Amino acid sequence: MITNLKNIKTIISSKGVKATFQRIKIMEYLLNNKSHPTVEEIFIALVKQIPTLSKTTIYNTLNLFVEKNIVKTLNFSGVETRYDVVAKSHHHFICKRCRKIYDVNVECNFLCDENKVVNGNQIEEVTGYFKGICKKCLNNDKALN
Amino acid sequence: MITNLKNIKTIISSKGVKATFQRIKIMEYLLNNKSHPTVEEIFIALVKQIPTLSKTTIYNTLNLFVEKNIVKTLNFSGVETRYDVVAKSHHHFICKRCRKIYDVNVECNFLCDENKVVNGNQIEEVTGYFKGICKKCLNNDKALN
DNA sequence: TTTTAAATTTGTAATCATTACAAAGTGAAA
DNA sequence: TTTCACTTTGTAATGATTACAAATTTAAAA
Ligand SMILES: [Mn+2]
Ligand SMILES: [Mn+2]
Ligand SMILES: [Zn+2]
Ligand SMILES: [Zn+2]
Repeated sequence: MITNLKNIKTIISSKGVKATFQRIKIMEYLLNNKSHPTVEEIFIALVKQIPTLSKTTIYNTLNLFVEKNIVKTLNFSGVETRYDVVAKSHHHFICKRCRKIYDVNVECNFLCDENKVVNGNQIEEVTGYFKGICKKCLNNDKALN
Repeated sequence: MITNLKNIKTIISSKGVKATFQRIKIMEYLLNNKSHPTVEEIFIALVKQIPTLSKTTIYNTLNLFVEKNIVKTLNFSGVETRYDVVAKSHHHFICKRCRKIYDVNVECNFLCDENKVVNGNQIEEVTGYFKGICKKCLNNDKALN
């Protein structure tokens, strides 16, 4: 996926959102940092380039993107919300040790329940939250033995 | 499942937690109200019986229960945390209209990844979050047509 | 039973993510 | 240029959760 200016503008404006400078920069950050960043992380990164940037703008923009189905939110622990550009449906793994969040691309058969009716309830969206210890932390454990 | 006093005490103390009056009442509430209540809801219900009850005690108790693996938390939207007594592994459906949370008991094959290693990451716990419109709200829609 | 120490509960203050709101800025149409 | 809608910004407010210390309860020791 090439995240050049033209593509970013297209992603934003195709959903009927005006591609302003701040919105482009926020989307660019999300596309280049698939680490499911928080508002704080996005702010710290972008305020270096845009010293006048307001954190409120990031909240406004992300809320707008969510509303327009351009990004999705992740809520792991009840602390900061994390953001993910809408893409191929996938799930998430959080490491209990280092708190890093990884994409999980294993096929889950409940995915096929999206847009279906189960128990009379119409399902529009399914997200799997996996918790455990990540590869890197497991290896660190081994190194200590 | 019979939620008499003896059973409640057993649930709590079998995990090495002292079964105090407040803890018993909180656990009793969770067992009798499988609606995934918030701290606020638990407080409003219990303060009628226990006028001296502090909201901090509910936070303390639930955090302890989570730590001891007696209850699990649900974080749907980044607002209030919701609580669920640990039981047979199941998933959750939230209605975008009425915000009610339902248990989802359909078998999901990613469930079998619990306690397995996927992509080098050790998975200990999996929760599925389903979003959509619930049966009741769908029926309300029909009634309006 | 009294004494004592540890655990628990409580109330209040602090923290922190997020939202509300109004003022200032921007840009395009009239 | 004037106007108007939209966007951005800064600050104040909100609300869930935690920190902390005082008060209370519990259980063991004497
Ligand atoms: Mn992702
Ligand atoms: Mn449940
Ligand atoms: Zn890790
Ligand atoms: Zn509903």
